[in-house]
Amino acid sequence: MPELPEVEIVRQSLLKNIKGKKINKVLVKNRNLRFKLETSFEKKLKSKFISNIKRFSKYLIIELENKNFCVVHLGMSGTIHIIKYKKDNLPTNTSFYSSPNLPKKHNHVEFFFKNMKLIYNDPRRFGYFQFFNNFNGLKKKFKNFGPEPFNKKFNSKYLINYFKKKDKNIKNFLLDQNFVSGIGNIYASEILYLSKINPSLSAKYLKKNQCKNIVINSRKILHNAIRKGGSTIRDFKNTKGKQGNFQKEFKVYGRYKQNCKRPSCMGTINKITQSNRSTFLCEICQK
DNA sequence: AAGAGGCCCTGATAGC
DNA sequence: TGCTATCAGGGCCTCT
Repeated sequence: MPELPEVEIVRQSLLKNIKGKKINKVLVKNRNLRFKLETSFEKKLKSKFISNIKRFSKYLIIELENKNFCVVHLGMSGTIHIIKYKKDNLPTNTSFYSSPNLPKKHNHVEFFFKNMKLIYNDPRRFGYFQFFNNFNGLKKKFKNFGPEPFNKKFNSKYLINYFKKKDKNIKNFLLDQNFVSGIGNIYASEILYLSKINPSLSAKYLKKNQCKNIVINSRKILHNAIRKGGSTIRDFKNTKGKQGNFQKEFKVYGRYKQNCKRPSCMGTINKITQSNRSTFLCEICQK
């Protein structure tokens, strides 16, 4: 579900809410996430202060005191919710990603703080938590990951070099986390649409200019998504409880059989399958 | 060794 | 109404 921008938005929200707070207690209701949660997990986090919340790619990194780290991956359906307690009132509910109200089912992990609790909900359980007691462990986890699109290393030279002698379509490269980190199935389609590149094109045939466009448009799209997500999150908090999901407006993703959004184009959006995942494109614009 | 596909899991929706 | 099939935004693992 969540790609880099969505995880970044969760990070920003967590930063405001739980940075500097002490985890009084951890309650695991279901250990069977993507990777089984170790039985010592609760003990390792209990009584720890949260010093910072960072992010790499689609992963949240909760920094704890003494160089301890808790990595959270939301998988496809993971959401994080904060319940704030008010002394004289009912708890108020703040949800950080995609669901306006706290779901009743699949609340697998809870962190308790003084005046609030954090809840990890994940129906499909593709997400997971991972604890590291030093920085090296964390570094090792991400050592094979490609640069994020925002990274200077992600430039046209890098792309051209990487694509040499590789026979894989460009869409699958954008999903390949070893090549670039943080892009998922939605933004891959969006980036290629904006770049006017056909997703099925074997990457080795990309011209320098096309590589440049991919770099520029990856950054543009992810930045925009973060900006928009940020503002809807604020709206959502203000409207509490009201249906205030992310208003995601995609140019191609999910727009099968609808008109191409380019004013000059008479094309219709098509949906194809690449490595068992759907790709949306305009075959007129994306040659 | 690169690349394709299966699979982990639940829920929503479509079609009969 | 209830069944079955299909699909979903991730990524690890296996096989060729």
